[in-house]
Amino acid sequence: MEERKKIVVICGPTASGKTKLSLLLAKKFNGEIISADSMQVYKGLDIGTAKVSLEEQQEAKHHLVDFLPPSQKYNVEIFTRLAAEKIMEISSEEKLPIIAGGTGLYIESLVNGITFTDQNDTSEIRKELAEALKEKGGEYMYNLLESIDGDYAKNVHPNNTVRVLRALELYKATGKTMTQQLENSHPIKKPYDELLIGISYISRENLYDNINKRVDSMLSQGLLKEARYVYDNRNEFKNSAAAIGYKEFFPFFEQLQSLEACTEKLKQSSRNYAKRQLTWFNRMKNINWVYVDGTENYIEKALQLTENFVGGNN
RNA sequence: GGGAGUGUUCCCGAGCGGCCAAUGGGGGCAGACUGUAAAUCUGUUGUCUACGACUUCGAUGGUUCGAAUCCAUCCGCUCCCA
Repeated sequence: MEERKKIVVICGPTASGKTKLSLLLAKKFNGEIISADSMQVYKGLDIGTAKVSLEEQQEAKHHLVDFLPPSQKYNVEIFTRLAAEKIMEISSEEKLPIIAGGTGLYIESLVNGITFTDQNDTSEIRKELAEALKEKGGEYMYNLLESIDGDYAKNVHPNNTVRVLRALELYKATGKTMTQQLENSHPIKKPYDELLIGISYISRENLYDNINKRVDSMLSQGLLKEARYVYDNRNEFKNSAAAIGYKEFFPFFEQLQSLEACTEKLKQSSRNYAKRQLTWFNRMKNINWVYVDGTENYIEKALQLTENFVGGNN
């Protein structure tokens, strides 16, 4: 009987210090890092996504970072599949897989071993549904969902057309309702023996402060040039053009708003995003929270947690 | 110095005698989330010993049964003429 692989997961809001901590743990515990981030996968999008630098990548091996052209799709299904492979590889080399990232959906799906229903390319269906929405309105689409999957409809707000359409898309593409997907996606036994470490802040204000400062520093590193690149290719870069850090500058490129106004907007979006991430991670149980308080205590605590975890049985 | 305008709850901004603790947006806070997730969406937001009470709409004083809404004076800001 195969024993479950040990993995360490570092999660937390943007600008909380996940990269720094993951590098440290990787060095101390002979680990390799798997990024659980939906945007850092794209080549050429370095500054805005706060991707690990090449120097930092010298300190520890990184996976699922900087390997896709920005025009390519990336999603939970791809992530969980690739990440699971990487975990196997790393473990087989007697190394510790460290998952680090801020995309809650990706992390939770990976850790719980969620399986996604096979589906072919759904872009046509998605297009049709989008058109139907435009023509018949949100209420109509919501009623449609109610008729095929009332249970799921109850849990989705009618205004949330993205979720309504996806549920319809799943049904059209696979014949399965979202309710069925939700029921059948969990494995009998959880796939990993995991240690979840969440980075949070004693003071929300300090986190927001960090975010603001990081935006300024990104700008001085050349964020604008990168944003321009994304702007010029926005029709190709479907996913990445929606990333925080780029789309906020579009009004500037279109001469509709000042650079200052766009910069403020970016800081704002980043703060809002951080809050959403915290909401997600707060809901996940079993996260061991370490709190940044201006000292190095949180690092100590994270090291200790990991020490106990890897040192434990086996 | 003369003329026109303006001052609203954390911010912007409606309201122009009672239906106003005061539309809306932003922010804050809280929440949802199974193939777009750095996306998408929801709730809440004066105070309290809360189905009621209390204090708010630059300040003070009036008119009125009743004012954020009308009048007077004052203070601040904006614009125009000097």
